Formats: sequence, C-alpha cells, structure tokens
Amino acid sequence: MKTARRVKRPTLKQLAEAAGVSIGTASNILNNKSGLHSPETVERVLTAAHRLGYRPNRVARSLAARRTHTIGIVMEPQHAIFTRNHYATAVLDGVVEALAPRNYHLKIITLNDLDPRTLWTQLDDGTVDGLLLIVPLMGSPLLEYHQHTHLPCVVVGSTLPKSLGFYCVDSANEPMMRLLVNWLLEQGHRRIGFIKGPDNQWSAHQRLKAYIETMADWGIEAPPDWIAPSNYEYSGGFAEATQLLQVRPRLTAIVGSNDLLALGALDACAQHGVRVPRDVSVVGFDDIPMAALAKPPLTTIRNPIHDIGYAAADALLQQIETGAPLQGNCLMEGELIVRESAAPPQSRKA
Amino acid sequence: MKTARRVKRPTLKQLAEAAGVSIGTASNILNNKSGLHSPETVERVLTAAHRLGYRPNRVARSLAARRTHTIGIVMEPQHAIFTRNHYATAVLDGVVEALAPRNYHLKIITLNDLDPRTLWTQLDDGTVDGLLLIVPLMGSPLLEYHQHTHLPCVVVGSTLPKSLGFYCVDSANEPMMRLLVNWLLEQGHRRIGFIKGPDNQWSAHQRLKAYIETMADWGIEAPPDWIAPSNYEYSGGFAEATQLLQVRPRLTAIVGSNDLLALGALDACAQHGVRVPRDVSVVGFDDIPMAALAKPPLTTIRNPIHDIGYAAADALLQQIETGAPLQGNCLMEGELIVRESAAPPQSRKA
DNA sequence: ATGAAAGCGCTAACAT
DNA sequence: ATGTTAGCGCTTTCAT
Repeated sequence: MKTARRVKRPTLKQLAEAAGVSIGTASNILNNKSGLHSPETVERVLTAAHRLGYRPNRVARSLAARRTHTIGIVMEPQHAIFTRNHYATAVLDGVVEALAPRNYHLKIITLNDLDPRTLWTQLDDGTVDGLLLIVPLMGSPLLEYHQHTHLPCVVVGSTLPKSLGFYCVDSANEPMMRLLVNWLLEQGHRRIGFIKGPDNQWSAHQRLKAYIETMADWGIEAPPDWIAPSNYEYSGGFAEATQLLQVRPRLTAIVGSNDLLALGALDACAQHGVRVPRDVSVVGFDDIPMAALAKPPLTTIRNPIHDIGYAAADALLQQIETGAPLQGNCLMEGELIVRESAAPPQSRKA
Repeated sequence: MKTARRVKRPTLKQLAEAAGVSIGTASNILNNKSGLHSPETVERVLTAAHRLGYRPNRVARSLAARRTHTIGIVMEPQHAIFTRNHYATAVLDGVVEALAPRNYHLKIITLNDLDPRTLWTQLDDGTVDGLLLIVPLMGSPLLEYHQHTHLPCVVVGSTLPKSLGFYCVDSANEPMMRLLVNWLLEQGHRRIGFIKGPDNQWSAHQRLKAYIETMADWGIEAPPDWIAPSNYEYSGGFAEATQLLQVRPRLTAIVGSNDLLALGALDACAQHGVRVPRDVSVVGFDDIPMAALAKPPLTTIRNPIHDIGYAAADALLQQIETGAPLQGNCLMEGELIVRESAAPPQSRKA
C-alpha cells in the first residue's frame, strides 16, 4: 500500500527534469508545437508527464501567454437570476455549446451593483479575454464600456444604437413582430391589443414599433387603450390583459410581447370566463418551453435564443482571435409557431 | 482633446513608481493590509492608482498567492443544458447569490465527456480553489474524485454513500417523499401509483424507497404495476401515466417523483378524459415554477433547490478557507404545497 | 513603516 | 531539434 503523499503538483520544471529535457522543450511538446521535435523526445516527455501525473497550471500559462482562454458573461444585476430569466438561461446554453469544443472556459460575472467606481475593475481584471453583455438596459453604465476598457465585447439580446459602437447579436425583433401581427391581421383580426415590455429594454420598443407600423400598414391606428405598458412578466400579462379585456368594443386578439406576458393573459382570460381562442386570441413571442404546455397551447414566434447565444460566443471568439473588431450586427429571425391560442375572430351575436 | 492611447494597462510596478513607493508597499496598501502604513503613503498610493486607472491583474495575483478566489461548477455532460435542467439552474442561482457578497468568482465547467484521461486535467487546472459537483450520477467517473485530486469539493443534489467520502448538500428526499405519500394516504387514498426517476440517480431510488416504505407503514404492499420506471421528464410522465391509468382496479392517485413527471401525467389524464383531481389525484415533487401554472395547479413538495445551491457554495468556501474537510451531509427539507391537483378519492358509482 | 528580492509556473524569443 | 533566459504582474518573506 502506497502512502506517498503528493503534497504539491509537479511543475513543468520537474517534468522537464524527469524527462531529461529542457523546460522549453517540454512546454513546446505539451502544447503540440511538435513536428519540430524528435518522436523519441516527444515520447519521453509524454511518458514522464503521465507517470508524474503532470497537470499544467492554467493560471501560470495565462499570465505568461497573456491569454486566459476564458470569456465572461455579464448580466444586469437585477436580471442575474437564471430561474426567472429564461432568456439568459438559453443564451447561456448557446454560449456553453459554442465554447466547449473550442476549449474556451466560461466565467459568470455577477455584479452586485453597477457602481462605476468598481465596475470596470471587476470586469477588466485580467481573467477574461472578452465579455458577453447580456441584454444591457437603456441607461446602464455598461453602455460606457468602450470608454473604460478595450476588452473584446459582444452584446447579446439588445440591438443598440450604432453610435454606442457595440457589435450586437439579437433577435430580429421588428421583422418577427411584424410577421406575428401580420398573421393576426390576415386571420381577420382588426382590434388587436398589445402588451408592451419594460421601457428600459430596446426590444420592447422595437416590438411595439413593429406592432404599430404593421397595424398602420393595414390602415389601423391603434388607440392608446389598446397598448398596455408592462414588464415582460407573467403577473404583468395577467394584470394588463385584465384591463385590455375591458376595452369596448371588444378586442379580438391580444399580443403579449413575450410569452410570459401572453401566458399571464391566457390565465387572465380563463379567470374572467373569456374563452381562448373563441372569444379572444392570444399570442406570444419567444416560444419558451412553457408555451407549448399552456392551455390552450400558445401560438407564438420562435425566438432563436440558444442560437443567439451560440452566435454571440462565436463572434466574440473570432474577435479575440483575429483582433479585428466586428462590423454591423447579427439579427436572427424565427418562424411563427401556430398552436391553439389564436383563431380567426368569431362574428359576434351582439 | 487627448489622444493618449493607453496601450497597456499600468502594472503595480508602474503604480509604485508613480506613487514613489516600493512595489511591496503598494501591494500591501491595495490589499488593505494597512494600519501598518502611514496615512499619507496610503493616500499617495490610492491617488496614483486612481490617476493611472490602475486595475490589479487577478491572474498574476492568483499565481503569486496560489488562490484564485474562484470556484467551479461541474455537471454531468448530458445535464449541462440549463434550459432543460431546472435543478441545475436553481442551484446556479443559489451559488451565485452565495458567491457575490464574498467576492468569489464562478466558472462553469462544461465537460464534453468524462474521459478519465483528460477529466482531471480539466477539473484541476489551477484556475479554481474548489469544485461543486452537480448531481453526479451512479457510476460516474466524477465519483473517483478523491483518487485524482485534493481540491476542496462539495456534492450537490445527490446524497452519496458515505464510503465515497463526499460532503453532500441535497434535498431530504426520503422524509419529503414520506410526507407527500403520507398526506395522500391521510386524504383517503390507498391505490397510489408512482412514477420513478432514472435508475442512475440516487434521488430516484431514495424517493421510491420512501414511497414503498410509507405505503408499507399503512399495510399496503404496492404491486409492480403501480410503479412505473421513468426519467424525470415531462414525456416520461405522460407515457407512464398513460400506462398507470390502465391499472385495474383503478388507481386513485399518481405520484410523479418530480414535477415534470407529474405535469406529463396531468396532461396524459386530460388527454384520456380523466378528470384531475375528481377521477385521479396527481402530485409532484420540486415545486418548479410551472407547477403553480399547471391546469389544475399542481400539489407538490417544495424542494429548496436555491437554498441547496447557496448552502453548498457556503460549505465549499468554508472548506477552502479553513482547510478543514466537512463532516456529514446537509439535507434540506421542504414543505407540502397543497394546490388543486389532489383531493380525497371519490367513492365511485361502479 | 518601507524597501529589496525571491519566487509563483509557465511561454516565447533567442541562441545554439 | 533543443537549451537558455527573460519576463508575465503580483504576493510575500526578510531586511532595514
């Protein structure tokens, strides 16, 4: 029975000694910069590494190479709860998927607050090669990014004004919302209500704009009481739909500008004895997992969030590795998912 | 207009020079090891740091101090999809919450596979001070942990056999399932079916055991066809409930050993015209967000997953900082959440 | 109270 | 093809 205690992990130096080569040679071989090395030397080093149980110290490597092979993902503090943030969770999945095969690592950066005195020290601390900013909000200190750091950066889930200088990967909010509203109009709906997301999110404004413009395309000017400002949450959808149900003459359809809002609207309808889709159609935006399980199953637009996360990570790595800043934005579309919560409006027996 | 380009971030050395102190002094002051330093020196260093925009390089600090202030969270490869893994997501939230105020950082470690040749090099690479193992499975190479590394470690979501030598933070699966089944029995149910989780998860065995024993306490020996092996997923619940609905004489209640199974069961009932809870009661385990929104809302047990994540991170940090291995396990309970998917059995008009 | 100096474990440029 | 050496930016003794 061996009682040898390996107090410390072997270092490259020890490995080199054990293999009878120089430390530089050992380093090269372990980093696959061979082809320049005799097969037997390679063999000797690899064998010794295995025998000693050598494991490279990535921290030392990062310091010397000035590359950490790690990226950070940054959220607004109030959004940093994954169980209540399907968007961030799905982005995370996409990022993880993009990183794994490229052997990059991922750091979740959780900010307690966005105090500008400490913010940039936390973000730019040498531990990451680049940053993914998840749905930065209007007015966020994060938008001053380029004044404070030169770390490569990609914005996810907000399509920012060009002037801010970020490369953004996001849903094509306007085309997608147009598609959705257009479809409702084609189904025969004219009196369509809209529950809007929070004022500090770009996507909320973009989706609302698309709704208004699409209605206008059909010659309809939506009055203020058809548009309910809310917050992208179930409870908001429930509350606002309750209001929209009071509009007279009645609305025949309600657009939740995300699925959570629509799900809340669905339950508000059920609670008030309004049948969906017979009395009113309800549609959402995102196609979160719960949408398909709703009663009735929710008609919505698939938001390719996972792919957005993947593409964003991909773009960031490219920027890190080429050093070239990315141009323009990447806006991804998603198709309409027709389920059972929407149908052509019934002619009503008044 | 300044056109100065800061090509490189200032280093501690430059800061020290600028402040006219030695590098060691500057280091001490920045790390709040003052009290040993004259106020004016402190002042000079801090001012210089601010003026230069000095930001400590955490990588260098980690190398020198041999502490990274980072922990890693490790999942089985097939579970590393957060959008399909509410458990891991909720644990993540708890961990994030525990880490933030302590100024620890978090690395998500995504393994493509558990190949033992590369596994430990990936886990023990010097970038983390400790590891959180999320729901390791029976037979997983991760269980050989202590043979391969001495990194501090805490297991989350699996209560492992003592012999494996891990400190585990987990739900108190047996007491909680006992509570649930007991309640059903108290409601008058006797013919209670059970949908079991996957064979490679300890929790599945523990929950089943509690079901069987609680039934036995009431003098009931559940026959094999009351127990449906499945996989903790919605689709499994749907399929197995469909089978359980065929059992004759009829079951009056079905226990999904997690909420997803119960949700599937709920929909299977709806699909087959079986009314819940009138014809059959359905209960779950976990209280995931969807449970409350189900139709009817699901009666279940609250699984304090977030708190488990928090406690696990807390335990790990303690172990890292004291160096003392933790003793025993930490099993957390959760209360019964009575909603509308379960009711006393109806006497049936045959 | 402050400074000097020796690493931490590795990469990369250069020399041979 | 291999060895030597100078850092990477910081912490931490040990002197003073």
